[in-house]
Amino acid sequence: MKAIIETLLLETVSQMKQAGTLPADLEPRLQIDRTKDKSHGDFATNLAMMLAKPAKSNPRQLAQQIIELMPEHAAISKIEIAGPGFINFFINPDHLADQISQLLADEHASVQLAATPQTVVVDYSAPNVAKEMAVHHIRSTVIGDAVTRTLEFLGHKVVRANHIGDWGTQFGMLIAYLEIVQNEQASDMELSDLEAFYREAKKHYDEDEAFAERSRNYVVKLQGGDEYCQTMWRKLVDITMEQNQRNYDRLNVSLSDKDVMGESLYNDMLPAIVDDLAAQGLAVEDAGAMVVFLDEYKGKDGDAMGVIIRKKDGGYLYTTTDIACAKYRVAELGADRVLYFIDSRQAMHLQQAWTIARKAGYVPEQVSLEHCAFGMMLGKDGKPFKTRSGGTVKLVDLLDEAEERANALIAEKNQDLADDERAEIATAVAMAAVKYADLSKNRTTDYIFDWDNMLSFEGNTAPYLQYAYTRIQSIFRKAGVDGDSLTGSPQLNEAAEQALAQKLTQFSDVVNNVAAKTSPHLLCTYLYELAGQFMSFYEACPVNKDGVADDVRASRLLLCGATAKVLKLGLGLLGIATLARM
RNA sequence: GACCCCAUAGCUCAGCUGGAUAGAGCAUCUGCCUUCUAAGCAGACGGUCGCAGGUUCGAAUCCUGCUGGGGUCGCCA
Repeated sequence: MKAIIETLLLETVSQMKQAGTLPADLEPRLQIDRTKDKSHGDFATNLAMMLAKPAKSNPRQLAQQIIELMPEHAAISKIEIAGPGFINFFINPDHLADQISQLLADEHASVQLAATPQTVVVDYSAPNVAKEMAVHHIRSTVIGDAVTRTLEFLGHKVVRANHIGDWGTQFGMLIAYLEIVQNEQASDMELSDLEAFYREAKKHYDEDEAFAERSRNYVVKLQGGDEYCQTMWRKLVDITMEQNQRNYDRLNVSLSDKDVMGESLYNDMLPAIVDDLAAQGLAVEDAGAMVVFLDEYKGKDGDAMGVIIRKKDGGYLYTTTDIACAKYRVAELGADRVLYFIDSRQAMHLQQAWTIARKAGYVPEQVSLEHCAFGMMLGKDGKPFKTRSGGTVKLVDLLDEAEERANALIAEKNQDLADDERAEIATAVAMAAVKYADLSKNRTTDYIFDWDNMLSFEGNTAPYLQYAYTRIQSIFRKAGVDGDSLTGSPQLNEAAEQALAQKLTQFSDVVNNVAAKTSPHLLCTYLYELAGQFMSFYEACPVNKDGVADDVRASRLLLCGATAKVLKLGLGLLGIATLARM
C-alpha cells in the first residue's frame, strides 16, 4: 500500500518539476506513515511541508496542488489535507478485501522472499562447557533463534553457529577433577549438577597444590593435542551439550549438535593468523607479547590501544580466536552477513577483533558484521541479577516453575481436558510465556528479571496470542470448516472488520523489519496488536451466532482464517507453538 | 582519566527515518459470562518523556552541556 502511494507521489513530484513548481534538482525523500488516528485516514505524508520551502509556497497550498495533480488509483478512496499540511489517504475497503484474499491464497501470507538471498551466519546461545545454563542465557538463545527463523522464512541461507565456550585454561582443572570423579564412580558418570562440578574443581585447584600442578600440566597437554586429555575434554563437552540440548528441545529452540562451532574450532588457525598479521606489519612484538596497535581506540594513557593477540608465554587470547572466527565465517562459510547475539559488554572487544580482521583483509567491505547486542539481566534492585545466595538462577528451575504455574492455571480454567493433553498444553503455554517475556523487549537495553512478570499469562503475553488462536480454532470447529483451506474475498462493513483486515496486511512489512533490525520485539508488538484487533472483532462481530446472515458468516470466517494464518506463521517465527485448544 | 550505553505513568516496558492529543501490560476502580473459551471485552485513573540550552513549521526522538545509573579500557574468556 505504501508502495502504491509512493509511486503516485513520485509521479506527481516529477510533474511539478517539469512544470517548474519545484526545482528540477530536488530529490525529496518520501515519507509515508500509518496514521494513529482514523480521522486522519489510513496513511499520511508530510511531503507538502517538506517541499514548502524549496517551492517557495505555503504547505497547505502546496498540498492542494499535489492532490490535484496526483493520478487517481482504485486503492485510494479519498485524499484530504489536514493540520499544518499533512496529506491524508483513505484506503478503499474493496482493495483491502483483495489483499486479504491474496493473503489467504498464499502460503507465505503475502510475505515476499528476499530479492537477493544472502548467506547469513547467526552466532547465538553460546553457553559454556561445564556450566549449567542460567536464566540470562535465554536472551541470546531465544532472540537469536527467532531472527534465524525469520531470515529463513525470507529465503536466506542461514548457518547457525553455537559459539560455545569450550576452550581456555580452566579445562586443565576440569579434566583433573573429572578424572577424580570417574575414578570414584569407577565408570562414566552423569554430571547431574554442572555448577557443583565446576565449584568442586575450583576448590580442589585452590586448595590442593598437587591437583593444581596436574591441572596446569593437563592444559599444556590438551593444547598439544594429547589423546587422553582430548578424550576427557570431549567427554566434558558432550555431557554439557547433552544437557543444553534438553533445554533447547524444551524451549523449541532450533539448535542441534551439528550447529556447535565452539571456540576450539579456530585453534588450528591461530598461529598462522599471528604470523600473517606480523608479516603484514599489523602486529608487532611488545614486552614479549604480539600486539596490534589500533589508532581507532585509545588506551588509558591516551595512546593507540594495544590489543594483545599472543601472550608472552605463547598462549592465545579470545581476540585472536574472534579474528580467526570472522575469517572462517567469510572464507569457509561464505557469509554475506554475520550476526553476533552477544552481551553488550563485549562491544569494544568485538569492534577491535573486527577492525583487525578487516585491516588484514579477512573480511571484505561488503560483508557486514553486526553486533546484535543485548543488555544485562538485572534484579529488582537494578543490580546484576543474582539469587539471594549470590548464585545464578538455573534455566531449568525457571522452566519447571513455568510449567507448574501453567498446569495449575489450566486445571482451573478448563476441566474438560485429560491429564496428558493438559500437560502438553501446559508445556507449550509455559515455554511460550517464558520466551515471549524476553522476545517482546527491545534487546539493546538492560532489563529487570522478575518471576511474576516472566511467568504471567495475562495481558501482553504469549498465552494471550495463543488464546486468540484457539478462539479462532473453536470458531472453525463450531462452523464445521477447515480453517486452512478458506479462500475468497471478505466484505469489510464493520469498523472492527476493517481494522482487523488492515492490521493483517502489515505482516509483510513487520517480518522484513525484524530481519533488517534483528529485533523480534517488533514482531511481538505486531502480533499483540493483531490479536487485540481480533479480540475486539470477536466481541463485536459474531460468526456462528443466531441472526448472522450466511454471507456475513462466510465473510467473517475468511477474516478468522487470515488471522489464524498470520498468528500461526508469526508465532512460528518466534519459535512459539499454536494450539487447537487451551 | 578516556570511551560506550541508559534515564518515558506507582511497577515492567513500547514509541519506526523528527509529525498531529506520548502508548501498552501489571496494579487500582466501574461495567460485561443461559449467547463462537472471561487467559477475554468496554471504560476510568495515572506523565515536568532526568535537567538546561540549541536546531525547525514541528523534538521523547537530532546537537551541546549538566546530573544520576551501568559498562568497558595489553598478557581471563
